[in-house]
Amino acid sequence: MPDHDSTTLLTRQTKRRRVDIGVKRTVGSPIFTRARETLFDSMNQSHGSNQDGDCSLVSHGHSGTNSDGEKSNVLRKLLKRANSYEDTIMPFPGATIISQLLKNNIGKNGGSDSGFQGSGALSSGGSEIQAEDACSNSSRDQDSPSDCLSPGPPLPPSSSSSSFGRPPPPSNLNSHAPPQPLCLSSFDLDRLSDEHLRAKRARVENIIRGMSHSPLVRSNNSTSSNDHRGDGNSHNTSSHNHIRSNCPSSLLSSPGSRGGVVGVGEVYRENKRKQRLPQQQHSFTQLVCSRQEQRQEERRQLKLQLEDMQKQLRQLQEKFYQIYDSETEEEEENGESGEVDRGGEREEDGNLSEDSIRSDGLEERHRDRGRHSHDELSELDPGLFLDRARALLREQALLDGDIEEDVDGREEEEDRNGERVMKRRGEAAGRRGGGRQLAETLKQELNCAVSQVVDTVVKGFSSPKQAVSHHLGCHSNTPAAPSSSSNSSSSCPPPFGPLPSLTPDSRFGSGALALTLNGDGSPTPNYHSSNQRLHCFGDVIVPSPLDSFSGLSGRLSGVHTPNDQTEALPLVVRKNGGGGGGENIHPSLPPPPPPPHHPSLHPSPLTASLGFSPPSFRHPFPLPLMGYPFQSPLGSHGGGAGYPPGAKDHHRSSPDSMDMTRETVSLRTKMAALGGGHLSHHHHRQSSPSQHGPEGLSLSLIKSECGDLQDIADISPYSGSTIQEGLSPNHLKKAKLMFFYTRYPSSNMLKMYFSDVKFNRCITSQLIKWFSNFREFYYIQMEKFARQAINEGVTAAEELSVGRDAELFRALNMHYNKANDFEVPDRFLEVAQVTLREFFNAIVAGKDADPSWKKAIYKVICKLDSEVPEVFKSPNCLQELLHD
DNA sequence: ACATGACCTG
DNA sequence: CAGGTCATGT
Repeated sequence: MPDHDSTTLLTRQTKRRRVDIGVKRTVGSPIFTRARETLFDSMNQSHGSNQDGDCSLVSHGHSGTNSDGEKSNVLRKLLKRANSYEDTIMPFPGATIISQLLKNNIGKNGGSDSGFQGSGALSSGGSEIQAEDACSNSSRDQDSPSDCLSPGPPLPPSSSSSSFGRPPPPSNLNSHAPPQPLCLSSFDLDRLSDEHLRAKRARVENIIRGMSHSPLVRSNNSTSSNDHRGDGNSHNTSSHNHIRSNCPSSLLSSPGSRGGVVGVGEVYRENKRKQRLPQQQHSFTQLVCSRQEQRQEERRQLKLQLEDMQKQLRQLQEKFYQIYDSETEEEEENGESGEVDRGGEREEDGNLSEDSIRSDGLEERHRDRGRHSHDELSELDPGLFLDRARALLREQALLDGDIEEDVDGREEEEDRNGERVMKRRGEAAGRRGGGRQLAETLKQELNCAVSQVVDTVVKGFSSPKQAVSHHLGCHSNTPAAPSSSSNSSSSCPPPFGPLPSLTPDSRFGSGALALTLNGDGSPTPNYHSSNQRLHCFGDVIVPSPLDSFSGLSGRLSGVHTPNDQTEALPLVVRKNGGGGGGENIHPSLPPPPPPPHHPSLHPSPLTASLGFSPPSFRHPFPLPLMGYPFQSPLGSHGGGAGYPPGAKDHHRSSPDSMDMTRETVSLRTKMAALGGGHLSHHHHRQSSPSQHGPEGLSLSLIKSECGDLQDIADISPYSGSTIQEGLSPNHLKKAKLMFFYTRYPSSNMLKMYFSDVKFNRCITSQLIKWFSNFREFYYIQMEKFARQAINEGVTAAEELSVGRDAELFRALNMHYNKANDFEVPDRFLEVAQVTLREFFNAIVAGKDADPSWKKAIYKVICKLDSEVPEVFKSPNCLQELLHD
């Protein structure tokens, strides 16, 4: 050996002693190795991984969508649909309801309501188009361009951005940015009121915005959005684009106003198209037929629902009417004059264009007649509904808040909106100070009603959604009939419905070591989230793609293990047999539930009930895909597969999402996410969850299918994308969490639990490498703490215990569960304690003199692996896990 | 040959 | 955490 400094020498020597589990690595020539006598170096802290390094920027900053967003989205779709596709539905209930409501309000308020056009965010597809045009066209407005593009209006008062944490979506901006404070009578007064107004507006805007962000949108484009978000602004912009992209109807015609953005939009479209093509190829005539049928049914149901809701709304409206009617009339007279004054000013806002375009006609009418009856509903465009609704909300907000002060402020707003008429309302409101409470009450009621309606619609929709093809859903989809028979799942399990909750406890048995792992018990982990998001993609009617998928895949893998290994996978097998069955050396640790690995062998009814569908079911055509659960766009969502765009909610929240810096990975992931959705859907559909054929047959099929799947993935860029080709930060995180259960996962296991990844040698080895690194850190810590304990005078291993507050545990938790958003299973603590004691004993016994002294410990530890909860088989598991 | 894990290094 | 090397097992 060359003489290097002693340190290096030591390390080298140390190196020699290989300690493989189960196999004694010849420690090179004993001569060399023996140098290692003092293993202190083994402690090399150098290894201390600095995992901290992981900090990637991938912020999936998708608008945190909330249920509201979804609802709104659905509503939008419905409305849109009314226009474009299914004309048959023309008298769309929803539309009428809203329109009526709005009209009524308008009328009450003085019929000047036309002014509201709120922000494009809400705008329905149709309106958006107009909005776009407006932006581009609104040459007259100096501000208009800025409105479209930039969040903040140039003018000082334009604190719009300030009022909101982030800049509102372009369209919204318009409304916000009061380009110029109205220089009406009292300038100062205006300013004061202005602030209040802004605050209120901000609130309203937020609400609207929230509504505007629909999960679907996210899911669709989320991936791409991430990619695009280069600039800080992109956040809003991207969301906006998404919306547009979703609605084919809205041609992204935003030529002038948003330079770069436009390009982005186009990109999205392209992606969409690409995605579609493959789907279409796969589409089956059957599906088409069933789809249509479903649509009709869906329509009916929706209609019914809407009607109900309509009734409710009407009642509310009635109240509203009664209350304000008298006032409004009076106000109108007064207001009229005011309106005229401001007429010119309204242009200031870019929004004007939008509103003016679509609503002008209506508004004018309203103005003329003052407030009118709701009769005109028919005239309203569906696109307007949302705007109107928004306006209504805003109005209400205003009312409830500072009716008094706002008179001026309102005027401003109205002007911005381009509706002078609105003024009246403001005035009226001002007068009504007394009625404030009433207004509040009404507001609340209305909100509730609206939300209810939305919910109802969503619910109705949700089921259909699954069935609905991506195209349909996005574009003109007819609502898939909720009942649609085709999807057993679709109709019944409301996606939103309560999931079989896997509470952390259930998942990971807290108390008993042995039991903990059985967590599988929770049958179908909640895939709901994934489902919800996914439907958008699915072209075909897909009930719940991921759920079944993920669940199935896991099981399948277990069952078909041999089969599954198509290409590279087969590599690792070692662990299965040994680990699972292994007799536990340590009595203290009950043997982990062995069942997992070969579930297929013992297909129990239970499994079926749980939702495992035998592979056989799925394999109808798209089978190949089935092998891999596609990562939901969300995915990684947290999840799962890369946080795919969709899931973004979590992503943001979870610190880890940012971990990976490698863009390549993330990009790939994203790409995958985009493509991924549809295929999975296809499968799903076919696989009826409940029914099951003979499993035996399926095995071979599955195997072949898996192979096909991979092939397909390779071949078709888009379809292939469904399965991620790379590992995302989420996967890493997931792997770390899995480490709490298994220190020595087999390649098969990895394949099962990372079913959303397209496995190949690289991936497999990378995953294995990850775990290898995890182990490395784990053992280093163990040795370190064991020695530390010895140094501290601990004499008996029994004195060592690893609790959640132990230094050792904290170190480990910090490494594998940095965010500490995962409840580490007790089992892990047990294992850690055993490990620590093993090290302690070994060191105390002087075994560390043996180069391969760790080998024995490894052997022991590798048998302590426990089954990883089923939840981890879900591509979205991260989200699900972390949510809890 | 291939696959895997430990160990080391950057 | 990725790469590389080494040793080992199949």
